[in-house]
Amino acid sequence: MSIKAIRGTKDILPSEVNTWTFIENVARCLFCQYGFDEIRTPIFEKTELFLSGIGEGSDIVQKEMYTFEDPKKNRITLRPEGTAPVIRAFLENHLPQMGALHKLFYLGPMFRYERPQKGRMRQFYQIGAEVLGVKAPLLDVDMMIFVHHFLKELGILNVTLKVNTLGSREDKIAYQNNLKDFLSAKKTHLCKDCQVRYEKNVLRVLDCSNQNCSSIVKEMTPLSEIIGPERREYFETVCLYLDKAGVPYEKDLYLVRGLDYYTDTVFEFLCSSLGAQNAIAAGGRYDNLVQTLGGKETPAFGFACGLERLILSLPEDFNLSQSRTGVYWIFLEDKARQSFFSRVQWMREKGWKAEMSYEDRSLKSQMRYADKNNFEWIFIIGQKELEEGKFQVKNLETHVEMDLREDELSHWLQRFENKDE
RNA sequence: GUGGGUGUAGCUCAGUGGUAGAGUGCUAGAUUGUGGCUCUAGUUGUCGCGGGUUCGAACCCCGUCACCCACCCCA
Repeated sequence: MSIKAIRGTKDILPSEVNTWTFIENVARCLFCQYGFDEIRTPIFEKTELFLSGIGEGSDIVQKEMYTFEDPKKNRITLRPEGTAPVIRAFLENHLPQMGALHKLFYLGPMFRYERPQKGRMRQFYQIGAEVLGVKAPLLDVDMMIFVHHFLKELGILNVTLKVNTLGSREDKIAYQNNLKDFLSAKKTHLCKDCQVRYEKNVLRVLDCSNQNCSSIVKEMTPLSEIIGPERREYFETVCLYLDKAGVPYEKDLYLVRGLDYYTDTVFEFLCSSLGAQNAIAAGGRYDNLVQTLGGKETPAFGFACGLERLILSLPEDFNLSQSRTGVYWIFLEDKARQSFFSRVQWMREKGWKAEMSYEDRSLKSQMRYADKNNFEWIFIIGQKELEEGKFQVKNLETHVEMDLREDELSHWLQRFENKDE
């Protein structure tokens, strides 16, 4: 096979797809409990949406976007994240006029041109949510409670929640300038990467893993301590609610997020079993983005979880138990097939899972197939049964065998109907 | 974009210059009509690709591609 899947993409095979749908179903179910509605946006958008939405200085825009021209020369980008498209859809479809509070969730593939590694793909899947129209500490906390609940539901327990506040946009800009002034004298002592960060995005120097850099940065008062009293109080209330909710967390005064639009509360759930890409879910408040994208000033809070990373973090013993269901019809000769294949369809229309042997193969191999595919029952029809006008029925779980006349079939189905739901 | 590791059967891997291997899977059989466990047999190869060295290369050398891990960044 010479044509292979594109670097950083992968097939989700039948053997793993159950895990995916399981996680998706848990998410949908919880979102419903928390009062969220689903929104689906296109997977590509005009490039400019992401330029103004994510910020031109961000790494995503600088080097990670799949951008191309369509035949009419429009600049198009495969969505690298879900927030900007959701806001675009929110504004374009006049949702602000439909009420003050909007709780939306989405689920689907995102695209970033990065070097693949553990927990990082070029096409990857996110489950995310955005709440528009509310600025309240309790909402911020409710979103973290949601993620905490979601992870717990999936059995992912070895997680750490880190929270911080970035203050208002003005606080952030003022602090960026302070930081630049502060670092300008010590610039030569910073690592090579940080010297680039100094020019491009100073805030990122804060969470540099280089020890030298972090010790330099620690001499400077953290952003969260110089922001206005109103914002500080807001953040303290967030922490208070987290305490009361019993959600364990750590304040990380140097936590900075990579997307430019965040203000005030930001958070990250880290998972210890993930490797280097250990952020399993992250998000925060972005009170200026709606306005940036042409709407009225609207407070907003959002987060996203990486589905591949959720799957990597699933407990070792995670196992979707599949119970046996349905009937596999084994026809041992063509005459049996001709007489009874329509009965298979008849069962399906009554809501049963039913399959049949399409061609003559040994009984043994057909039973293996039925067993491997988790059927609960097999019906065997061969020469003997045709002559005697009945089927042989076997339960693959209990090994019980019995005979069944065709006129008893309806009654038999009724008896076991509930088992197949 | 940078660094390290790995490419051999469908899968997991052994094999360091002399005939291409194991386990697992798959197929069939072990009372010619009864699954899982066991046993037996069969089955699959461009040894990533291209070049070079050699009487001879899966193995050594050069190049290249892919995958994995890490840096960067992010979910």
